Amino acid sequence: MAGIKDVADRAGLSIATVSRALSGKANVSAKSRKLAKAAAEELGFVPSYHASSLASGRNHNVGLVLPSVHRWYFSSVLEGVSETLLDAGYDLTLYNVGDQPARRQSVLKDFLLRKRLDAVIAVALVLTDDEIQQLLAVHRPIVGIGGALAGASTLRINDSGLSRLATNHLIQLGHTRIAHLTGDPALNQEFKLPGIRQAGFVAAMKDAGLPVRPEWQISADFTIQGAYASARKLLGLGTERPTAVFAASDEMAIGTILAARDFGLRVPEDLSVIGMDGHELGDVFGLTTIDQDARGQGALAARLLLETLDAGIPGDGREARSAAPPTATDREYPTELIIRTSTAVPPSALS
Amino acid sequence: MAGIKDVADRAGLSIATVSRALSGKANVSAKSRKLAKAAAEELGFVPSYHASSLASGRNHNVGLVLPSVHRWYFSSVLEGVSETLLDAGYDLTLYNVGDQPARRQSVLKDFLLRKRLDAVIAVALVLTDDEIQQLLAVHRPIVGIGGALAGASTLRINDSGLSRLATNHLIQLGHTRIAHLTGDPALNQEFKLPGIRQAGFVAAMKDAGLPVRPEWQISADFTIQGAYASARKLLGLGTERPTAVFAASDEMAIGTILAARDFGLRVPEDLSVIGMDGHELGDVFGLTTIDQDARGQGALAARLLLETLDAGIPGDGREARSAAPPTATDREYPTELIIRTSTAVPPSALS
DNA sequence: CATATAGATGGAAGCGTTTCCATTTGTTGC
DNA sequence: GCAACAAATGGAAACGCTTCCATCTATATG
Repeated sequence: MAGIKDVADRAGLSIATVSRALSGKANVSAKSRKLAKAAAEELGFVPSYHASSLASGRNHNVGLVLPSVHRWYFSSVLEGVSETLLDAGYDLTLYNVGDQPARRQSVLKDFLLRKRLDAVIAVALVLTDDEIQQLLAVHRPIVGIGGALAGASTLRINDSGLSRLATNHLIQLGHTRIAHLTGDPALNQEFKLPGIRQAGFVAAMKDAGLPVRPEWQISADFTIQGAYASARKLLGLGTERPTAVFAASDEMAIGTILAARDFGLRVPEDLSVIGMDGHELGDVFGLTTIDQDARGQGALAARLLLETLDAGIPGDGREARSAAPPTATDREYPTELIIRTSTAVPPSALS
Repeated sequence: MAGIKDVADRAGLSIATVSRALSGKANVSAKSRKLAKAAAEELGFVPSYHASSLASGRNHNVGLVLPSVHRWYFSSVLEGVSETLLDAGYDLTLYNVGDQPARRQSVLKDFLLRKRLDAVIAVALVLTDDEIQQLLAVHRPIVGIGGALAGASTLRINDSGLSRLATNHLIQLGHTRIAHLTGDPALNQEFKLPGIRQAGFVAAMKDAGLPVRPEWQISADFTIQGAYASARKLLGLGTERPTAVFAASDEMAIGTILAARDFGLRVPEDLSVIGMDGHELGDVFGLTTIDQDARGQGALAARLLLETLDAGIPGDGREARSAAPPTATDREYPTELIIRTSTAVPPSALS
């Protein structure tokens, strides 16, 4: 209700001085600052977000675009981003676009471009060059997590290499009959991840001279329940059974373990399972996995963005456009192979 | 880059007409509207969010305050809210306050009050009267989901009654040795939920003349892994074992089932388990539960809010303040008892 | 054909800040 | 005690829209 004018009157100062005092700018005497703060406090003054953004060109607001909020990876990233942003005094605008291309379109077009965001973090989203250019044209830094964004900064793990690592772990244990549980082909359109991980698996198998059986390459929707259903089919095949499964996510690995248990298969004695993620439930299932600290990734992405912003990019072009073009860095986030008890030598090696 | 002025020039119209044309207002000839739209399209004009909000007092932005984004219930609500808002052309600002009171304070004070939100949805958050008053003072509708918000509209399930229902389901099956897995006492401070559900359990037991054993009232943090650990302690007690467990959430029920399996207990033959939520994983575990459709709750809350907003509340007081005070309705969301295979008659009844 | 009426249009006044710039006040050195 | 300079201050111009209000243009009515 109270505007800055009221505060100025009450403090016996000008609007300009009050504005400077409250936003912590220089060139304000200690006395005036105290006066202004006191008056603002008494009146319960809270600066209007829109007015200040309009005038300063700074939003203190970062957009986060996600394909889902339910799956572990995404909610973890969200958590990391959210915490970092909140602590820095930034708002987080969430665009949960789901897997519907239509929604994704409208988000990009109608929402992101409206100059209301200082920056955008896109998770596992494959944007077209055009889309990226549009965003960059509005002078908004973008960072992509786990997705390939040509022209924008990205933060990701070495999906292909880590898939090889996981597969090799199984191979080194002596497994030869290894199945791979990957993401749904449908998901592959917008998010190329599943394909990349699968490629890593295939490469590792080839390198080891092991056969890649088509019927042992199954897919699911990245959820526990989806993987459970798929794994039942795999393990229920009348024919020969794999001795190990590499699942493209921990959730799918857990679904596999549950399916195995239901079939009376012991993990790891009868079936080894390795996942990829670092899901909190991994402990309960003794799941061997590759921890990618999704939450940390989110936090780091947010921090990088904030640094860029603090360096003085934003504005609507009023600030001296920094001569340096927005250097699009591509960082690899560190991961860790966590060996628990879901992987062991294959049964044949025992008997 | 292009402003409305540029569009007006290009279309050969006035700024005022262009504004009306683009925002779909009345009193614009079809011809002018077409002209304006074409010019806007050609110039790639996107109205400035802040300028339009500042001028109109309308934000098209709803805030959502959550204690967590990881737990099923909250991410489900988030999903529902997000989808509804996105479809309506509203932005969603997410405040994931976690369980730290400090963060919660700052969110309420520094963020919510800055006139940048048209409305606020608070999930499972217990706000003090003071806090609610502050929010209402800024003329922002609030709706609370699953929390008691005196003065604000709320949407919730009958936690106490449903706990009785769940407990009675077990009692009717013939169970007398029933344990209850509730939320951590720490959580109870900010979110009273666990206590309410526990009270329902106790009441049902009392009504049936059954003993409520303190050592069978255990707690966990609402996660699968947390409940798994707690349930192991419960089931590992050297003494007598309960024949049924009522968990205050599906995630905790699943943790209990996993613990039971690890102990060689069959569900439901040796141990019946009932949860509460409607978690997607329920199917995999054959979990009997009370489905509360969290996603639907989120969607409904958002829809209610949008209706209120469309009815013309917002503005900064420039619109005729509707004579009717913001009627604080208190709705009960419908639920459904889903009986799967995790509950059955107790073992004693069989032998 | 003149007049009343509804619809379309444009000028201009906000919306509530931030920040530029000119001015005033206070400080330091000689 | 005065010049020279830095720090503090206030006036006013943006920021980019929405919307009130007055004006103008068609259409319908007598």
